[in-house]
Amino acid sequence: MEIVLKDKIKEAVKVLYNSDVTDNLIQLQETRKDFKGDFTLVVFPLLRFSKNTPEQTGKNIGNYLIKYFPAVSGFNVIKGFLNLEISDRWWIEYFAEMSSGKNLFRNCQVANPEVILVEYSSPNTNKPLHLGHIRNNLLGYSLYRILSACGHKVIKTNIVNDRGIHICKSMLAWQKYGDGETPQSSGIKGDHFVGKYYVKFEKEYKAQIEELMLNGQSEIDARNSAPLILEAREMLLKWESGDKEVVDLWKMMNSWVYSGFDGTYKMLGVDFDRIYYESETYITGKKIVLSALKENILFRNNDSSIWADLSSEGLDQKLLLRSDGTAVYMTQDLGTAVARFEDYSFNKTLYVVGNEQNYHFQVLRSLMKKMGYNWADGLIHFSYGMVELPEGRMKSREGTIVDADDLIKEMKDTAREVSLELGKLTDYSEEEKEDIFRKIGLGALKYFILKVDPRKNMIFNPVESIDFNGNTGPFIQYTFARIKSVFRKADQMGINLDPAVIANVRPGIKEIDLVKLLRKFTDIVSEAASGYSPALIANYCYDLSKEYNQFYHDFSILGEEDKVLRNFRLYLSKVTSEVLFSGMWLLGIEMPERM
RNA sequence: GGUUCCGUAGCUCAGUUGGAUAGAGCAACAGCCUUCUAAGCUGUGGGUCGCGCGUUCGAGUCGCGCCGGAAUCACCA
Repeated sequence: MEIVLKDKIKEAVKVLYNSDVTDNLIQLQETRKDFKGDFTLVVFPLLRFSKNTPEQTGKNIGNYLIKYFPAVSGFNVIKGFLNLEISDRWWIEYFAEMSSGKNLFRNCQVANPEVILVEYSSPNTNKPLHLGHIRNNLLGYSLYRILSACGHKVIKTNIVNDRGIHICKSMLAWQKYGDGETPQSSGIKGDHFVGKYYVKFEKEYKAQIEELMLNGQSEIDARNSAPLILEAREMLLKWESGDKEVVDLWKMMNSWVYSGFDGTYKMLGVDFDRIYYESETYITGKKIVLSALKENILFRNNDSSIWADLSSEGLDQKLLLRSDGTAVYMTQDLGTAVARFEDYSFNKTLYVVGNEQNYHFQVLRSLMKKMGYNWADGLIHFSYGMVELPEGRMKSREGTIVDADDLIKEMKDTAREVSLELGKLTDYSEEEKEDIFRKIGLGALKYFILKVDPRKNMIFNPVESIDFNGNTGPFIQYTFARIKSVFRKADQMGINLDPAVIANVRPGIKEIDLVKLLRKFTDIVSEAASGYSPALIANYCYDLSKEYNQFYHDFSILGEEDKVLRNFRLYLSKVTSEVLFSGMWLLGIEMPERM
């Protein structure tokens, strides 16, 4: 509609003022609620062509449109704003189209689909997932859905940091203190099990440091000479040299962790098409660095470590291989990027990684371009903010880490409590109820996180916990469940939707508000895709739910005597439920039919 | 100190490419369940959009300078 209207306005300016105007001067927007009309033209930019007052210019354009464009049924001018009214007939036709189509995303398709890799999650294998990872996973998965919905070919990928000294710490502690205990024998989830030994290591290590310091060593010396850290380093060297015993242990403990992660991923409803392991990509990375060294893109220091000089790009020098020849984080990421490009020849890779690594990705891109990988322009750091507690960052030392599994369980429990307190779902089986509680609990968690602008740091208050009232996931789910209930009832009463009746109705103004909002869905999805912003969709779903709830209270739907009007309202309900379902689907949030 | 990001109601957050009187929720108070699900709806109170200058018909939005906060600047990942 906007596009046609814009063209007509351009035509009007051409005829009335004999001027060709560019698109950006035709500023068309939705009319604010307090004014009469559907679309508003801002006439200020056009004054230089009309050489007239804003009011008169608006009037002239309005009159022209009424005369030559039947969809416009009326207009009014307030200051420099021309409010145009679109005829009921046009609304109705649009609306019928919307309710008839199965695929609500068909109008969001991009002109040039791309191959996009979304890298997200990226866990270390020595600790269970926490709240920060939840934000990461939800954002990554939602980006996948949004971009796919708009026609891109999206590959979900995960890079597992399965290599390094931190893994060796857990391994060593298990060897020393584990006493043959396994996740199976202890009944502890694998990732938590391994994490337990990582904590054990840190505790014993700390005790050794303190003892050494009592004997007069400086803290730095004590850190580097404690027996445990020496053993861990030795283990890492053994691992790198392929020592069978160490590698087998490493494989076993990693497999425990992976089975634990799988459980968490499954609860969150996320998955991956392709998993990369740093234990593999660091080798590729090393090769790349060595060949770039030969081409004199990099330089070797006196101690034989290898560096990149990025000072001409406004960045620092960056280490790429240690003096002992081992790889660092950047080396691995180089290798991973190249391996992925060979696998998929992507247009873009979206790295869903916290904003603490902004510098790292700046360096990665500059470095790769310096090395001649032109496609490195497509490496995009989707930088999201930290999840903080009211008193600041989560700190493992202070035990303020919010564990992912604990939080998910808590959300489910709260959903159960709230539901039982309200006396709902009494006629459902235990199994069905649990499934609904899961959907609601996770809906609350996911929405809570996704509604916030990804770039911003956000605050999570574990004491107040996540609400189920107001601007929340359950509110949107509730709206959906209620619409479903209306249709169940309609079915019992033998009321069916009749598309033929639609065309005869003159909708009331309140209902038009709902239609306007529904109409925006396509634009919102497109905008969310181009701006990588799930939050846009989340907030839209809330606005729509709120609007529908008002509608629900203001009007009788099934009780309406006028069959035509009833049919129309049922239609509005139908489309609302479909839009809500699709919108929340893009966020990875499930919708219960009842709650 | 350099770089990047953030500052909107008591709290948590929205606010389209600059547009009309800056919006929700939570918290507080007052109403609404014989009526399609009250996880809801209606109303009241709450703001120098961190501060200042600039750009223009118009700035929460763009530019510059301050103030405040965060992240980062490792032979950690």
